[in-house]
Amino acid sequence: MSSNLNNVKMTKKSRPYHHGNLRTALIAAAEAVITERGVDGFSLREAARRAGVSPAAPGHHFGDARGLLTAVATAAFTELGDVLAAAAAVPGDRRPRLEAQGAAYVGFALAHPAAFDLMWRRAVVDAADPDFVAAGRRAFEMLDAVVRADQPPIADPLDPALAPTVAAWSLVHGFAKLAVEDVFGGDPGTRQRAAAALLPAVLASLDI
Amino acid sequence: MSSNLNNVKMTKKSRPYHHGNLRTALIAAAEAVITERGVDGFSLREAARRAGVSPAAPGHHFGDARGLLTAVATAAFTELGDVLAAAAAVPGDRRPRLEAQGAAYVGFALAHPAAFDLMWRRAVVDAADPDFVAAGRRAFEMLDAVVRADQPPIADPLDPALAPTVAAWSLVHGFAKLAVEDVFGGDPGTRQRAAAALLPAVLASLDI
DNA sequence: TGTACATCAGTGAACGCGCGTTCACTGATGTAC
DNA sequence: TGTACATCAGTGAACGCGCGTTCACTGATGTAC
Repeated sequence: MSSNLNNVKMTKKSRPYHHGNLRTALIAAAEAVITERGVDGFSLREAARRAGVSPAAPGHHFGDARGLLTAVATAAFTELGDVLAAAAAVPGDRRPRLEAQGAAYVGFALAHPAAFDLMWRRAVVDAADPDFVAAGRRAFEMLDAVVRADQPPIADPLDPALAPTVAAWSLVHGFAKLAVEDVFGGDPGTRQRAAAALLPAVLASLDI
Repeated sequence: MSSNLNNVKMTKKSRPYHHGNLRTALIAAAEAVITERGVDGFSLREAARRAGVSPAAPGHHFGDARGLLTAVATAAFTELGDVLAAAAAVPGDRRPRLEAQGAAYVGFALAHPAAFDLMWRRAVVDAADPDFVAAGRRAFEMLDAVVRADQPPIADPLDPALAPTVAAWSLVHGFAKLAVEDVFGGDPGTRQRAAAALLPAVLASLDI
């Protein structure tokens, strides 16, 4: 008992001067802020508050607010790359993999609407950040490897040979954006189910 | 000469107490602000400044900042509806019309990137505003009339019978978003030309 | 093993900023009679 | 045609706000010897 009380006191007063994991904790806090308040509702101070740290602390890890949001967006691209990679490994040949990736892309957007929004907000994120660029490129390459059946990669995204990949990407991206932006209406739960139900028919119209 | 000077003085001092066209002028000023600074850089005060009016004046016409931005977005949807209607009247039958609409959709986005961004920013616009809803619905119906060859309209956007329209919309919307967000890289001029060059191949992969 | 010291990761108070909106007001317009 | 008055469209000063960032600082860590 008294040791319990001691523990409580310990944890209360023993908050160490050094956080130990602040970088990770701030990214998680920032994700929570944009999830609750949207990307427009984000503030560095609020993220610091949630991480239990002074408003100047994030500066040591991320430079400024843009740096923190860029790290969040990079993490999101990394996770998107992961789910696309998992979908690419689905049993069957090219077409079922393609459809699994489409479902994964839209599923990611619906599961993490705020992060999905942030990923494309060039005004708010440092789109030249090398980690950000690398994570984005990797996600694209996951898609491209399935669409173009492991032909050698092409650097210029506007190369005509990439048209099938761009078409697939545009289709799932547009569908995801419209679903996330609530254009199809309904509350989030039903929207998600309705989008999932409609997606196969939409993907079926893609002739690549 | 002296009458010229008089005129200058007149125009300087004769700014009438009542603007006469403030509503229209504020919408134009707001468009200019988001075009220069992006949607995130918008401020009501700046729009008022550009319209040459006190910061409280917009309130009389639009209620608040959201009201003004909603009016801008509504005007943009109306113009998008117009260009889609014009594309629907192109000579030939269904397929060339569909492709003309795709080009019109992407062309609109590239010509008015800030407005195109704003149209989908639910956090910033009053998506329940009746005029906004009506303008958006009309644009959708323009597309749907071509895709579904003038079959009777369907109210629920997630009705399976609408899958072809949703697919076409998703494809051009996704392509436009990616192009506007600069994902394809390059400076605005070359991007626009490159996107225009790639679009036909992308549209060709749509089997509806 | 101990000590000195550089470096790192944090504090918290303070700054200046531009913003949206409110407020009491005033000048112009248009309508009733 | 003239007058009174309600209504409308604007002014501009003031408010309070939360923000990002800076600043001088301090406590903890780790490394050299």
